[in-house]
Amino acid sequence: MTATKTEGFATETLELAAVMKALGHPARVAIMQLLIERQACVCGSIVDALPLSQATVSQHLAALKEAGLIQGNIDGPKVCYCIDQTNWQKARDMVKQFWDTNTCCSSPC
Amino acid sequence: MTATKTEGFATETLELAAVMKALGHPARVAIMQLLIERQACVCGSIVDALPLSQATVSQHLAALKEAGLIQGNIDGPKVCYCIDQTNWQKARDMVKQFWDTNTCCSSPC
DNA sequence: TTCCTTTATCGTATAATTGCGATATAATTG
DNA sequence: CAATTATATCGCAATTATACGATAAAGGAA
Repeated sequence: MTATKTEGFATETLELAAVMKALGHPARVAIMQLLIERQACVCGSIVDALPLSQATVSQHLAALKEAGLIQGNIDGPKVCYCIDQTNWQKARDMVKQFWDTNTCCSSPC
Repeated sequence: MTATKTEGFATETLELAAVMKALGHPARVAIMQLLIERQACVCGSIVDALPLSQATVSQHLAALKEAGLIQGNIDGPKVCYCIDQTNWQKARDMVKQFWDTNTCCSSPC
């Protein structure tokens, strides 16, 4: 111990948790909001938009890339980031199903 | 340092990240899935359904409660948990807006 | 080539998370 | 009251996350 235990959980559960975890930090949410708004964005502009150092932003970008939510394309000395549409829609579907499978309305306890 | 920096982020960003973080663990996703399916559930049943110890499950329940996503009602010696409908719908709306404000379709990088 | 710009990675310090046994707390039962 | 059941909390160890300065790597410009 003590890393997160994964045995005994459904694949669907693990995948959803992984997406949520990747988005469970203000910097990473802000990066996604920026990429949604601007479609694509060079790393330096992302750094400028966040209240964190270049090194820290680079780490968060790596985390989002590792989770498959964004892509980075090298453009000369710069790197242009954008949303990975395929995985982003996949995540959207998972999240949608999670919230829409609804208990609906009553608070039974 | 080094706790998460919160200054310089929009309230909306912080709130969304907080929800995502609360759901960023397989056990907590599994608990929510269980509560969605069964409407309400006694703590002991949740413990039985997860591959974790009673102490650990209790911690995860406390985290979800702290995030406002669930409520616990004392029922004799037992505690009955259910989803906090108000905050759950609020979270749903935030998430919906996040994913639906869409870049749509093209991968520009 | 040398210098500058841009980004990633390294090293490190600190904090938070995860997990569980042990124990405390509270209600119920006999 | 004593014993049992059900949860929460404590204490601890191990792991992971966060943040940033310093440095490396890679490309473009002079």
